[in-house]
This record gives sequence, C-alpha cells and structure tokens, in this order.
Amino acid sequence: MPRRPRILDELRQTRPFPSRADEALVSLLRTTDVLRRHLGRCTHESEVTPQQYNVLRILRGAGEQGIPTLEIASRMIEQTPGITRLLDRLEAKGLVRRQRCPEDRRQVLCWITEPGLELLAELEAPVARAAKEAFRKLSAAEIDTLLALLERLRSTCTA
Amino acid sequence: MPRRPRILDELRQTRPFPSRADEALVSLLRTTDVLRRHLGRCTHESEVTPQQYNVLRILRGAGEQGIPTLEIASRMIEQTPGITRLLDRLEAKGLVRRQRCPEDRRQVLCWITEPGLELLAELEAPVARAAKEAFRKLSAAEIDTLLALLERLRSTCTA
DNA sequence: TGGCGATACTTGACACGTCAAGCATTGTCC
DNA sequence: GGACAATGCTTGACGTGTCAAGTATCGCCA
Repeated sequence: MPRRPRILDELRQTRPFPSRADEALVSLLRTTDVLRRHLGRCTHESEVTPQQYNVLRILRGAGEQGIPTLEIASRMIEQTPGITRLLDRLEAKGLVRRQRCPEDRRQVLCWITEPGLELLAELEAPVARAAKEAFRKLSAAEIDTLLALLERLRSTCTA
Repeated sequence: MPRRPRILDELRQTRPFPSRADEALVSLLRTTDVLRRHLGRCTHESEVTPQQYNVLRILRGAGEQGIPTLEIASRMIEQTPGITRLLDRLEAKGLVRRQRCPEDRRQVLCWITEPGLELLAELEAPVARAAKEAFRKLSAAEIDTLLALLERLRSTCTA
C-alpha cells in the first residue's frame, strides 16, 4: 500500500502526483525555497540579501587583484543577469569598490572594501550555524548521497 | 584521496567547502536554480511565469466553488507574499476571475476561466516532458531516496 | 449592542529576476 | 589599417520577492 507523500499535505493537495519525477521536482523547489528563507534570515541581520552576500564572498575569494563584473556573474550560485545593479547597490553601501580596467577598458574591476570584509566576518558564524542546523538530521553518508544525486541531476540540464 | 566536487569547477572556486553541509546547501541552491530555468522555458512559451502557472494549477484543482486569495498563497510551492498582484496580472490576462465572497466579505474568491484551462491543457505535455527529462538519469529507487532525504531536510526547517 | 482583537486582504516602497536593446572597446581578417 | 564581429558591460521596462503599514470585515465577549 503506497504511502501518502507528506508534501501533498504541505501544499494541501488532494490528488497524488502523476509521476515520481513530478513529485521530486516539486519537493526540490519547495525544499530549496524553505532553505533560502532560512539563510535569508541570517543575512538580513546585516542588511544584505543572499545575492549580495554571495557577491561579497566571491570578491573576498578574488583577493587583491579584483575581478571583472561578468566573471562575478559566472561564479554566482544562482544565475544573476542583474549583476550590474547588484554591484551598484553594494557600492552605494560602501561594501564594494569598482574601477575601469586600464588594460581592457571594456571591463570593470571590482574589489571588496574593508567594511565589506567586516560584514562577511560578522556573518561567517551565523551562516555556518544555519547550514549545519538545516542538515542536522542527515548523516554524513546521507549528505554524500544527496550530493551525488544532485550532481547527476544538474548534469542532465546543463549538458 | 578525496575527490574534488564538480560544483567547485562550476562556480570556479579554488578553495574546498568548509563542510559537507555547506557544499550540500550550495549544490541544492544551484541545482534548483537550473531546474527552475528549465521549467521557466516551458511556461514562457505560453506567456506565463512559473508562479502564475502554479496559481492556475491550484485554481483548476479547486474547481467550481473557487478558492480565497490567501488559501492560494498557502498552497504555492514557493512562498509568495505578492499573491494579490500576481492575481491582478492573471485577471488582466483573462485567465482568472475574482469576486468578493458574499458570506464573508473580507475574502475574495478566485476561479480559473475557460482560457486559463486551455492554457493549462497546452502546457500539460511540455511540463511533464521537462520533468521527466530532468530526472532521466536517476532510477526510480534513486528518486525515492532523493524524496526521502528532501522530506527530512524540510522537516528540520519548518518545525 | 458596541467595542476590540483577529482575519483577509491591499497598497507602497524598494530589491531582485529577466529579457532585449544599446554603447564603448577590442580583436580579427582582409 | 579599416571594416566588422565579438566582448563586456549598461540601461530600460516589466514581473516578482519582501517587508511594513493600512483598510474593511468578522467574531466574540462584556
């Protein structure tokens, strides 16, 4: 006798899913939405959005030599066509510095500022705690399983 | 010797993740972003967004007696505070009909229209195909595993 | 039956997502 | 070395996400 999936109750649906793939899709979307909110509450404390936080981390990783605008976009976890305006807002807050590249004047190089680094330092512990907490019911082996499945899933879409 | 996770290459990162939980979080966000785009391309053909599509499906499920605005919001896959304006746009397109509830004049009941049903019928096959295609590299058993892991993941955040 | 909290939205303001068009600058090929 | 495509953004327009404050209506309880 088939078990009634809990996600049907969460979304108050009466009819079952037409296929397991449909169910998995909905479940993925739902789960990630919950996680995003969970993370958003962390970054909200420091008045930045998750996207802005992602940019700052990329800039910190890039270090002294800076990094051009579109290179940031390509490293974002979630695709972000509005990268220019995202950087505009970060620059307005004084968390980012920008300058046209002298070697190739088409590019605009970006750096994180000292206040930006401080903000990242503040958020380090809360974000790590949130991630750990979200996954606390999964064992190390289960997380590995999840990672392998997700990687395979992505490979069919990006290919 | 530890394998280098592919997601590090996808995001062009040099440093490894501080923990498996961090890696899983990033992988989930990334994977779902890819899937959302994949689905978005389907619904885009019919000039609706994935959120609007979700609303229409909820309305179809509700049937003849209609369903109040906030009840729709609570059934959305992804939480949607802007439900009112979403319905405004669907109404403007003639896909949705709204009327203040006579029994409780605080509520606004919503129905899907005939053109709305036709649009859903059009999208049925492409969406099902996209879902099936996204998961084609996973076996039935693997999808079940994924579903179980996601459900456990959600239970820690919503509780 | 009148007042008061709860409910069900609605509106405003601003950040972000998404697509298309536009504008320098650079590399390439004749 | 001059045209022309490619690159690297930038801008505009509109839909959505998110939070807070406002409005109308209802239920309840003195």
